[in-house]
Amino acid sequence: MPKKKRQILPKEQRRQQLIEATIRCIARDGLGSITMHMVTQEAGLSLGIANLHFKTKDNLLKETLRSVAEEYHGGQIAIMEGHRTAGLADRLASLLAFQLGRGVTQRQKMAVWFAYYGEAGARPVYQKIVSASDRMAALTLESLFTDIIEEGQYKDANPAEIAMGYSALIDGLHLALLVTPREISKRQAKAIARNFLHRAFPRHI
Amino acid sequence: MPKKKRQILPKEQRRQQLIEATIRCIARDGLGSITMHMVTQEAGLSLGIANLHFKTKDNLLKETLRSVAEEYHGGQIAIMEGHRTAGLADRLASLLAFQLGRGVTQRQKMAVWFAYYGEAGARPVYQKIVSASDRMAALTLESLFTDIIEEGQYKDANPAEIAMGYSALIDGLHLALLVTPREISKRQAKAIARNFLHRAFPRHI
DNA sequence: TATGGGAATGAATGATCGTTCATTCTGAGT
DNA sequence: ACTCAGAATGAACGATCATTCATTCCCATA
Repeated sequence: MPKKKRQILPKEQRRQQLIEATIRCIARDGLGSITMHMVTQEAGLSLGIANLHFKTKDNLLKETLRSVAEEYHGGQIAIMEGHRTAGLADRLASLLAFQLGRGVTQRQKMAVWFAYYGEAGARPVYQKIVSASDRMAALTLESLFTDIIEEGQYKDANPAEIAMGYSALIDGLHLALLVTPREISKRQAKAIARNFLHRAFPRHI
Repeated sequence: MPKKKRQILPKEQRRQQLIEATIRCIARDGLGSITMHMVTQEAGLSLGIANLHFKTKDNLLKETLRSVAEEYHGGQIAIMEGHRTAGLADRLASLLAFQLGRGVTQRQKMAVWFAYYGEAGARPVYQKIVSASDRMAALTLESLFTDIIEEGQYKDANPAEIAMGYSALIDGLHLALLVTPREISKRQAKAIARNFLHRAFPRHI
């Protein structure tokens, strides 16, 4: 076994390295049984390093959640706002592909996501971190649906309600993929979500 | 302060008492930071009692999950199978009322539910406990939908897919009610679920 | 009323884990 | 080549917590 050599790297890189190790540890062992020893070992670093870059374990966990939340909601918002050139139907399809695509439905990401949701009821800090980006994503989704309803002349369609329903459905599908992967495939999950959108906006998807 | 008197009670009653205390503690402090001291104190009993009735903390947590899962899925199955006399439309409405009604949407119950889901990715034992009753409930739901599809002559409707979608939607709504209660009311959640069912079975609800 | 089986107690134990900080080591700047 | 600011290390400490078990106490039974 080659002895690993100590290396000095910029702060930002070490922070990212530790956050990624934390994600892997949460996915493998759960948020409840994670230890600093695990995380730093997973990162290939020493115990004390965590104290250097994040003051406490609690802080490391908060920053990890923030990172995952921003990645998810950021990706979502980018699709909805970024491709202003693309048509509404295309944006809808891209959104669905993103939310149930390779990047997001990795066990690792979903496990982290729900590990935090599980503690959110008891830890307002987690709620706060998520709700910041969550609210923004919800508003963007609502605005996309508003445009679609106008373009498609869908009568009696309430964009806020459809957006809440759609978001809930996606969350529920992620949960099913995480907890009972043998009962549902990604293909089925996509079909179900597409069906929901099709019933709401039949002329767009 | 009146000194509490030691009392001897049947095993089953103590077990229930401890499980209920565990549920309250999980809802208040989270599955991650629960201690035996908390639970036994919440139950108004002594530390050692937990070892007497459940061998270990781990076992107490497993039994608590089993209890919550059975209460939820059991209630669901009772509605779908119990009222064989009632019409299909009534059963559908009862199911919805139960799943988003007072009993189930208490913060306490939902918090426990998602606390375990959060750890399920890393703890196969939890998955196993839930999937036992979950699978049964899913099959019963599917069979109800099959009957409704036949009665309503809904063409091209896949009962298994609609059942998975509906279950996911309900889970997602519970999650939203737990994590962002300010963004969604129980009334809205019911409307969203009802809408989903209405689009699938317009002549039944 | 007397008594034994076993339910209930909680101080003590040992293990685990977060955090600290004296020390070592690196590499950019001179 | 030399230097030193500060990045990185990990042994040690103290706090927390699950678990144990010797002891106390209740109450059904006789």
